[in-house]
Amino acid sequence: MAVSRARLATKATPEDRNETIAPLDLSALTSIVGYPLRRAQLAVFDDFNRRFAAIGLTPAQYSTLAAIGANPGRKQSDIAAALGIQRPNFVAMMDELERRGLAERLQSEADRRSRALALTAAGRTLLTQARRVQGEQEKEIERLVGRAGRETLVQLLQRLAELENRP
Amino acid sequence: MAVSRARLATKATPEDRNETIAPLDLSALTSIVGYPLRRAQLAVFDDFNRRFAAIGLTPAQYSTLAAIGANPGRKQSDIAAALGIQRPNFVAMMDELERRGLAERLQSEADRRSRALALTAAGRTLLTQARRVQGEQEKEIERLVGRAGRETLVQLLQRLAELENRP
DNA sequence: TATTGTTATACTCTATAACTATA
DNA sequence: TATAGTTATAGAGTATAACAATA
Repeated sequence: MAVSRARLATKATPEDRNETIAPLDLSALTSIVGYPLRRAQLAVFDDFNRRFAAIGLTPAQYSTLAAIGANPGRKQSDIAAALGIQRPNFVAMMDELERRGLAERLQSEADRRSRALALTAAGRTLLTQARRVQGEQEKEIERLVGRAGRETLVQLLQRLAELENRP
Repeated sequence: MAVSRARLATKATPEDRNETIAPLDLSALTSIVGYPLRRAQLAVFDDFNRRFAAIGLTPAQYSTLAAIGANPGRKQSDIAAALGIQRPNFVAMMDELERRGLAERLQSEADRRSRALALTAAGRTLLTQARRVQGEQEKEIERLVGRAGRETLVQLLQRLAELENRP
């Protein structure tokens, strides 16, 4: 019943031919923060994308929905700035969320130039669902680094992000 | 002598007019790993780019030089794979490093299809210099998260990167 | 037949300048 | 004169298909 992994593989790998693939020495890179930071970020985002493929949300879309949900009525440029997204690039983001009926740009009474962002009922429902999916990723991360490790990680990363304020 | 910061600014900010800018609530995002991970990665790479502007190396170029330097004679596709770079995209990378006289593609005796990569003398010199610049970034990171914090961070990030092996 | 390096290409992200309507 | 949203656009980075040379 069970088929060997080698037989399932479409191509013969060096391992299949009993050839040794000498691993590269990347110790000069893995010991500094930047390299594993980038690799970890890519891995977590890839994992996120796999988990959110069915629900159809990118990391940027998830963070946008979460930001609007927690700060309804704030103007578009404030949400964009808080997320570190350039205003011009945030237009297409909102176009898409609005097209899908998840968020809306309301008329601001105070200043007719600006748009007050808010989630629709569908957007709030999807955000609730998305939080559950995200929670599963967080649990998987806890399995990898431990409960305390996850919290330490968040703290250290938040402090690292302060580098951006030091030009 | 000293000019006030407000006078140096080109544009009047809300602070200049004593307007309060209510900060957004992003606690739902900052408490999960993915968000600060991405922000920290961007901050560290931006800092890297500022430090390496004079020397003219991107993070990807630095990691490529380091990988070739520690593994001379390895074929192009092995170096690319180890760095997580697609083979087609690595061609332009090597073209540029070769054009600048930092690395070279040598004829492999064993297999005439493959190219054995190596650093030139100039490449080794630049890599030595680059390591010093990178070391300064690492010290700045230690100032932010502490000596033990930096090491903990590297360990946690390396374990996080294992997510990539779990489809 | 499979692998190595390569070309071509497309798609996503990101950054900047400039327009419009409002203030 | 400045700001909010927008348009247009250009540059990275990344992913895939296909080809020639070689195994």
